Amino acid sequence: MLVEDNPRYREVIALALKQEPDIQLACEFGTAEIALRSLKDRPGGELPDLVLLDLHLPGMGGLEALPRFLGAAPEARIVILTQSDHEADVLRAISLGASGYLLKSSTVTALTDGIRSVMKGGASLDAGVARFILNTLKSRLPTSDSAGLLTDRQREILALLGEGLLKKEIAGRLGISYATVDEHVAHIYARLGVRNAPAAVNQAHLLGLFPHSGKRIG
Amino acid sequence: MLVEDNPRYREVIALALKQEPDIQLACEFGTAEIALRSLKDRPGGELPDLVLLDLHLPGMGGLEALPRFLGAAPEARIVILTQSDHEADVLRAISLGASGYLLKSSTVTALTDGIRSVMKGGASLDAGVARFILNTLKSRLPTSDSAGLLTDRQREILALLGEGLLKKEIAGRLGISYATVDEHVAHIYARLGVRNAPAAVNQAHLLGLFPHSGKRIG
DNA sequence: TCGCCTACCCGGTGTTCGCGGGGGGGCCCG
DNA sequence: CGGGCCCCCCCGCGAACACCGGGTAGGCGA
Repeated sequence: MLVEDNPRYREVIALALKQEPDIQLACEFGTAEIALRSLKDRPGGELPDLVLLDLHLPGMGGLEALPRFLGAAPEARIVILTQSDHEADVLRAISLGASGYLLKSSTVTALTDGIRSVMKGGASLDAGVARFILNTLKSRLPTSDSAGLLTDRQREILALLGEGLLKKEIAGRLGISYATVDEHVAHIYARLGVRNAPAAVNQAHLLGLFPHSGKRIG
Repeated sequence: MLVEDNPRYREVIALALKQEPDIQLACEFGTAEIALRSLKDRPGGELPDLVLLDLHLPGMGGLEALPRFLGAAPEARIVILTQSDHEADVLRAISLGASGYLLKSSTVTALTDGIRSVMKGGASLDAGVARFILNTLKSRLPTSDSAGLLTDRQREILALLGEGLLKKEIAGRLGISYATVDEHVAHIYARLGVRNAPAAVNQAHLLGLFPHSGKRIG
């Protein structure tokens, strides 16, 4: 299924996909609303295996429509196909369960190869998007290179601070005095260039210093 | 530069790359140690633009060698080329700064296209690896659209709190009284289920309440 | 060996925070 | 019409916070 508002570009894609013997373009729509209605109007009918979804659509946007497509066709894979390479769009699409993120500037073979990869259980990403995702994930992994910014003790205390513990409680848990915790916190502020605890936690998140309960290696 | 211990596979790759006019295979090595020594033995010489690195090598492993390559040639991109699709290897390679992760089962065109993408500033991932990375990142991103959890005013105040502003300063900037800010902050705590500002900022990050700045990937 | 830096430990002081009260007006909705 | 939520304002108190001081131990280059 193809959802794309620009008729010219939609035709280009449709023609390209029809050239491929192993890819069958079942239907194409100009807005998400119409596409979704077509899914609900065939209760026992066939559902698409894959949806090529534009983000910038008239009416309901692609990001808004994404979970509705997944709700109407839970087995379908959603591949974003858009001009927008805004980071927020990429992240939202991923968190909403997209299986791919391709840019309209990419070649037709990249699109068809991406579709085949996704149908084989993989994912397909534009190279620039993949770079951004790698950087994002890297910054959120515990072994970030910014680990040397704070000492182990300071990270430990900062994490407890983020949990909502008072400095007094941190002192009790670590078996040191309140004044010592205070000292560590002051050093944390200096390192991060902030002046109070909320800003320190914020900065730590922006720098990827929090492993976020980073147990899951998958 | 190609680092691969299996002579047969190394030859296959070398032959394939030599077919490409825009890709120049400068040198190839069987172990990471020899490759690294060759980099250090030419202080004024040319450094490789890209290193194709196997993971399971005799002697020093690829993951151990990766940061050393980056240290010796900081401008180089590192692309992992291995059989192993173990998730821990993928994550470690990413956190160490790899620009790509390809599997030996992929096609030659996937390899050459990946090299070109990486040299254009992108990243290159095998489809299965990309799927895993998407799932990993998704699990670390805000799950629910918790936009309705806080009001606009509350999010605004929470953001300023994260900037490090005191409540008194927030009151001044918003043109409202300190008591009002205090009231908003108390509501924020109640909504997020926390009891102080650092925990609120932390929780907001975990829930993805802080909008990422609209930067682009290019 | 001497300084110098850093991490880590501690006590005291003035300011801010968290929370308990008390109000008011605007909006939608049953 | 009352009841719900949101936004706005005010007061006071005890506890927590940010920053000041000083002190010990270890690594490192001059």
